[in-house]
Amino acid sequence: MPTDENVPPMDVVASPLGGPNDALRLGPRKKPRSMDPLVHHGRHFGRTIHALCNVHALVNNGIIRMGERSEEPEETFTAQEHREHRVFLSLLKSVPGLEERIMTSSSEEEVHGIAALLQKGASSARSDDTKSLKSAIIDWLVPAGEPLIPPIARNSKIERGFNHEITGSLLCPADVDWKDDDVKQKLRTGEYSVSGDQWPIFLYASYKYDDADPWKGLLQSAILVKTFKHIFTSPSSVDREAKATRSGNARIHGMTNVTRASIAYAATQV
DNA sequence: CAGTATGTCACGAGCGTCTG
DNA sequence: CAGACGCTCGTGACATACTG
Repeated sequence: MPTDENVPPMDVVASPLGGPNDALRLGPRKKPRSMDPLVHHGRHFGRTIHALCNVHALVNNGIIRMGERSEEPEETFTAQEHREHRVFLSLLKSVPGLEERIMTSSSEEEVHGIAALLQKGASSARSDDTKSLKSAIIDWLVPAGEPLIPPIARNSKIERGFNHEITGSLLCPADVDWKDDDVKQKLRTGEYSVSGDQWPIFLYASYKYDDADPWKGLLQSAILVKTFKHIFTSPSSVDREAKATRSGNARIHGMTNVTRASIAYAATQV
């Protein structure tokens, strides 16, 4: 999947002259706006590393694993703990100066404050993306030029999901048939609840699922790619040459490649 | 309390106009 | 013609109120 080819190196974002902690320094910036750098990094963390995350718990547990539990042998950690620790390390890596600041912070409150700012960033980025995509995605439900029947209001979500013929067919798990009225009815009432290991059909290229080859076309659908571009390059880059005057998210955060979590994030937003 | 809806703001590239 | 200037527009971020 292509990302912005002209992404500049990281130092465009972090102050090139400042020390490692520069990006984390609080207090007034050029213009006194209340945008803490940690919130900024939290936004990118949520989009590319771990979206639905309790940052406070993540940081606390991470500190414990790096501190008092650092002598314990590998096997004492559960698979879940290993996974959580990988996320924690990715977080430290993606926020310049964070590791030093966390490890040297003296009080519980200070760590709590850091986590809260990161959490705020991740949450508000998710909310901003949801809001922005809510309207944009309507244009991607059917091929350009075709009418959407029945039409969907751009500012409402009540008539979407399984309630709508088109969105319902896209959300329908790949291994069941949306055209089956019984299936459709049960999905709508909730009698048939979709489990986490059932991929919706909108993730597949051309919305075609091959029973014999479940990987075929997975995560290659037009709607997923459009959503990814909407979030990471810019809304205007989705179906034309980006003519935006402001940098998109990928550039702002020095993102040069797609991550697994970022694909999952885009899919979740769809 | 977390998520959502809606409006507002700062930023910065593009572009036309003015000035010398 | 170069450079200054100011306006527009697309964008990401933020503030506030609302909702269940």
